[in-house]
Amino acid sequence: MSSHAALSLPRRRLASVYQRLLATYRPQHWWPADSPFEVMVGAVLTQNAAWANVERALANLKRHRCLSAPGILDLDQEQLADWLRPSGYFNIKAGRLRNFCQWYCNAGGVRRLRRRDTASLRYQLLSVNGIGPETADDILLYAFERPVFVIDAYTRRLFSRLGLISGNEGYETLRHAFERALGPDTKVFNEYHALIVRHAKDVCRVRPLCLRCELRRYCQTGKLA
DNA sequence: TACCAGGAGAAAA
DNA sequence: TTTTCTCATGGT
Repeated sequence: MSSHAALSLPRRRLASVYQRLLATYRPQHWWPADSPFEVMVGAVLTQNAAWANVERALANLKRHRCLSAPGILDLDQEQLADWLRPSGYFNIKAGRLRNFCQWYCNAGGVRRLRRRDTASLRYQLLSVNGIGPETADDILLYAFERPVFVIDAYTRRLFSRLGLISGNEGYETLRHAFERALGPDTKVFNEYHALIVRHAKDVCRVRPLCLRCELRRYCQTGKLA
């Protein structure tokens, strides 16, 4: 029995927002990576960091042919941190990435991990120091293609401004609410989260107030763009 | 100069 | 149990 508070979200409204985002931005083809393992590394590095800076850190690992769990574990912490520097919090992230790679190797790699059910995989990911709910769900959705809805700051902001949530709900409360409302659809979860991020970047990076204006327009006219 | 970006964990209250 | 603090670079 889960302990999260129940929250009901309007299925049709969520579907409508999704369709409007999709019509505006087209499919995003997430996650931008060449392999499931690169997705996982990117998920750790993108914690509180701009993706462009994460790409630089990933490029450093690729350039030195170290974008693999054994490759990362073979590096000393100082070298790894130096290559992760562009993504910020490099000392913290070097430790987190090593923790994750240790777990990944112990678990037998992606093929063995794929055999596990989603709940146990999520539980194990969360047991790794440095993997929190959002990072775990990024990995489950984009690396393992499991129907898990990722809740991030953009999701909270968008749906609180649309008046569907307060924005202060717990992570699990929101995740379960979105999953119940949308149904267990990996493809939709993948695209929905990517579109939310795309929308937030598109509007907020240019001018923060635009998002509010646009959502007000959405509430009045039903049109996002 | 100040703020933000695809958070998480430890410490303090 | 909840809130606050810390980690840090790079772009706007």
